Amino acid sequence: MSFALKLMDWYRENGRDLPWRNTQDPYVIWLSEIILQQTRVEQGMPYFYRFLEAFPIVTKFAAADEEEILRLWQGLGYYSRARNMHKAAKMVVDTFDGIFPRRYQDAIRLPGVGEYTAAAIASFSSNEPRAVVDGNVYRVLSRYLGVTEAINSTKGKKLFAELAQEMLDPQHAGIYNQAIMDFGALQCKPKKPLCATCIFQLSCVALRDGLVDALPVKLKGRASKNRYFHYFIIRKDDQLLLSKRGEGDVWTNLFEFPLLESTEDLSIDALYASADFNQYFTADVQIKPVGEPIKHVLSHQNIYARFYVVNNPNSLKIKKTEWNYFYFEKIDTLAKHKLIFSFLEKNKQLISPNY
DNA sequence: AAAACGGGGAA
DNA sequence: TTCCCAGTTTT
Repeated sequence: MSFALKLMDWYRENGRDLPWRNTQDPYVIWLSEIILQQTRVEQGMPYFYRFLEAFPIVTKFAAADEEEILRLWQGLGYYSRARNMHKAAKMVVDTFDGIFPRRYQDAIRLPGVGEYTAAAIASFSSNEPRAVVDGNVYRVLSRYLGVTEAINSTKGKKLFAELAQEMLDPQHAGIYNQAIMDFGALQCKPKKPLCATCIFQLSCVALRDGLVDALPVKLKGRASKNRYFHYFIIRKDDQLLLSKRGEGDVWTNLFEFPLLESTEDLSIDALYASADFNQYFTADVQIKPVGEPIKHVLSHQNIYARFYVVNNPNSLKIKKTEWNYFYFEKIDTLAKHKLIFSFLEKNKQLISPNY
């Protein structure tokens, strides 16, 4: 029996029952697929329900404010996904007449929809024969076929895309795609794959050649950079000064406190003495550390954050357009990144008894 | 061809 | 610590 048929048999017995599998609605599939990009099923699940409830149809999504979408997305990471979803929803309304596209060639035009997601939408919604290539597929195919080409090289990506398309059962594209991803997630796992109970024991090249732990091959990325953030908590009665981050860095359009960044860790005295600090504040300003310093790890940088309470809002010398005061109740509704909302969760009371 | 882009869970 | 997750976009 062929690889595809055995795989689909395995899936009928062992596949997961996931909520987005009970629909052929391309909008609902799109919602789930964007949420699941580089995200574990368990982590994405609550967000899927949250978004489906807030925006049951694409026109509702398109009509929402970006603020509301980012707030719902808060904590999931890779926030460009949320911003692109909003653009995509508007494009569906404007360009596709409000009908969410099912065809690969249409879906891939949407911002945030790449080859994987377009293949998922097309195959799950209408069985269009497009093979998905995600992390699971790379792993399963590299092991089963014994492919040692790096999965994150340009050459490797092209090769695996071709192999995936060859292995696909074009008559059952949707089920096949679900099956190979579940097989990768549940059986052919990254660590300690379940080869002892695997249906492909006799045909898997990696198992035959003792390469299971060596595959897939992946080129190392670059080392993370260290950044040092000094956040200033500036309170005027029951309002705090918040800053909306701009483009070109992490956390685009999310709120945080006014910030000074340094390339090295700074003592509080060094901070007082720095040129940047003296551009922000008058000479008589006093700041006091509040809460614990936080090390926040991103995929490509380590951020060391310290927080300081500023004694008097009038000691702030400058005013940036991205800075605004917000009441405590309003702040709770704004989209903040993890570093900020976890700080607030812990230290609200230290900022003001009223908060 | 690389680098940027989050956050969390598992070993 | 390291790896990697139903990847895409920008440089």
